[in-house]
Amino acid sequence: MRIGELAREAGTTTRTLRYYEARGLLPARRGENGYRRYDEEDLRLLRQIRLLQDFGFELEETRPFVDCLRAGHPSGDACPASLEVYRRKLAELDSVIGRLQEVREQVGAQLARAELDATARTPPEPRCELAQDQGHDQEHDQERYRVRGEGHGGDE
Amino acid sequence: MRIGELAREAGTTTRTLRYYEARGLLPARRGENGYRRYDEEDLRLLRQIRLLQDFGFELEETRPFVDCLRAGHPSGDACPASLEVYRRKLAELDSVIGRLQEVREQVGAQLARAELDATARTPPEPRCELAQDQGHDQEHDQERYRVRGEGHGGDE
DNA sequence: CCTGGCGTTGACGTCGGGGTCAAGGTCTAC
DNA sequence: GTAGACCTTGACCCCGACGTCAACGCCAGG
Repeated sequence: MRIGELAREAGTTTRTLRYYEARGLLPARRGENGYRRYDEEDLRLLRQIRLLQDFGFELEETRPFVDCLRAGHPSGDACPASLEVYRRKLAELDSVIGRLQEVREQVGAQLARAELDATARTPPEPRCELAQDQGHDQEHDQERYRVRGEGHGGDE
Repeated sequence: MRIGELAREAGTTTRTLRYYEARGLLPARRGENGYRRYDEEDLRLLRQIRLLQDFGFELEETRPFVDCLRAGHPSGDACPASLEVYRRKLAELDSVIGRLQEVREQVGAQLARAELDATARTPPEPRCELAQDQGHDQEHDQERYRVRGEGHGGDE
């Protein structure tokens, strides 16, 4: 199997596969013409990677699972290192979800207060046309989400 | 007030203030020597920005609040545009939290299953020393969090 | 006068996960 | 023998919110 076929098979792109190879995550054998050659085993490894990526794991975090499969285990999470990653990820998820819920409450409270203030200043008359429609596309905000921890710079 | 003092006052850095100015978010008057000069009003605007940033708002999302304050309103969320941002953010938070909770459940289920498999393969004897401690630092994973939406590329 | 601590602009680096060329080699079918 | 579908490497581009230089100006104290 060559790179294009593997990419199609796994629902990803050739660029991505070369990227994984550059990271040492999914190295490929080469044919006589220099083309990358993959087999079914590689497809399994790749599927494992994509599954974890879809969960939001970083690439490096998928490495123990890939190593585990390559070591001959039937599933990528049969090794202790993989379980460790699961546990760390769970803790991280709990932490992040918790923080987001706090933020959600705070923002919700701000909104409620601000709306109250607004109706308080706008007596009975329903005549508030201060701001016009800015023409936002509503489908767009599905991009990425960040939570501010600390910056990643050197010393602070 | 000069840039260093304002930064200290608001708990941020001069680089950040110059960045905000470059984005047109917090422009500064200049003294005769070319130094930026700020007043108490700027400090208020800056505090508003930082508050929202701490909530995870993107810089552009703070603009309506800043404009609102600058328009003379007592609080940055007194304007309809700000309320809109609050509402969009709430919806976004709910969506993200929901997805993260789904992921959390899936990962939790995977972990539980994998742990079961492991104890099943390790009969009564507690002798499993396959993988050694890799020496991870545990304080480290507080960096950023991502949720995979779709890539931002052109067409798909 | 010199040092040190402020300030200035501009440019490049960071992080992750790739997208998107460009210039060429290989293979297959017609 | 040639089109066109595949493959190769290398290089630059993207996003957001800054960090981190470099190379200089301004100003106060000793």
